[in-house]
Amino acid sequence: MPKLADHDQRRAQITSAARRVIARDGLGAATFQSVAAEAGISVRLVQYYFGTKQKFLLATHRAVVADAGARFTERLSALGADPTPREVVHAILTELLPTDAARRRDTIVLNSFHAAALTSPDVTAEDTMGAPRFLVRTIAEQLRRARGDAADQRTAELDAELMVAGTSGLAQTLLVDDGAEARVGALLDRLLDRMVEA
Amino acid sequence: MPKLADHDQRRAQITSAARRVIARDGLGAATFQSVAAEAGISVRLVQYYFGTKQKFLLATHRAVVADAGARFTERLSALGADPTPREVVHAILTELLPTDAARRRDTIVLNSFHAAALTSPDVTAEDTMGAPRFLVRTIAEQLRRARGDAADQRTAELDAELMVAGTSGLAQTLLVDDGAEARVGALLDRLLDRMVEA
DNA sequence: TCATAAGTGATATGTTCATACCACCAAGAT
DNA sequence: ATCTTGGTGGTATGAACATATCACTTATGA
Repeated sequence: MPKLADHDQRRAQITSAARRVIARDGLGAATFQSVAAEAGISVRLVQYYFGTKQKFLLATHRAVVADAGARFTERLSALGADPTPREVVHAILTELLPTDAARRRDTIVLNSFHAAALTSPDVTAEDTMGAPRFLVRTIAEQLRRARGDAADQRTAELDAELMVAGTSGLAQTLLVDDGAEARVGALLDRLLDRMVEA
Repeated sequence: MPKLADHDQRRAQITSAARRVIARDGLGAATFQSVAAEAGISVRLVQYYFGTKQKFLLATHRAVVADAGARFTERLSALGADPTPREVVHAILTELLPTDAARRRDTIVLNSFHAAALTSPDVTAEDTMGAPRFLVRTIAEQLRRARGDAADQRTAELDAELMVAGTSGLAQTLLVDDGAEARVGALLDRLLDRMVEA
């Protein structure tokens, strides 16, 4: 067969352009035309690689989730041997926060998809809740490790869910409130102080 | 001058239709045409009362915020005389949660606007952060009341911000995860247990 | 070498939308 | 009574969009 063109690389190039457009101008501004212009290619190419717009947007969403997942595993493996429960939880929660430009972009993009999923059956609850549920389980496990045998299973799970919810809420604040950046370190420390021990 | 037609009532009728459309089909589905159809009036009327689409959407946003504010004051005044700090904070936080159909609709609508505001300069940070900041201040005040003179001002403020962020995060979960409704009572109680006392 | 199909471009089509424009009605003022 | 203006409806216009179609190019395999 003819030609070469690495499909995966092409698709990544296009979804990256889409992510920039969505983060800058919103999900509604992500049209075939705007994304093609951002990527420096023709409209036809975007269609060629993704077909319909719905499939294209879903692929973009998956790309963001995959990147976030990769960052998580990298972050956790960088913790070194024998991390304390608090170190593990701290690593997980800070990874949820938009602390640099790339993470900020991805947070905005995921936020846009999350809002869109509420009013469209194209995205299932598993798409939006799968990752959070995994995080809650992981954190609950660390809490039980920190609290020892006296720990109540159910309570650890509730606390973990509260911590993820709180950090997600902080992420929203960081997106809007410029002054929040200075507070976020103290806020996270305080949350860990209150929550990690029994 | 001729005719009567209560403008405020008409505007409320139209923004109510817009809120239903946005909650059901998303912000992008809120067009002059869809809103006019939902309200049972002509497209021309929506234009007549609101002018451009931007002004129309801003008016819809303001209507949601005004309703939420009214619910807050009503809820707080229904607490009776001499409520405990925990009662006050509990009332504020439960009011943030989508616990019935109307609140769920408004939560989705506010969420849509919040996401849109991130990528458009039409909505200022004050529009989205004004209310949360007021809630944080109010809760911090209650925390100081609960903790007595030993309370650290700064810490109470941090804790209040964490509580609002956590509850907002829980609200997001409730919108997506059907099973969360059964947990939310225990989650809020646990959050108050952990946070209200020093 | 040349036929084939992947890859790429330009453009057409039909729809939906925001907004503008034109016409009409109804009621209060004169 | 009729003029005048707020209120209402229908429709036109031009832009943006998703999608489809036609045409061209190029590398590979026979």
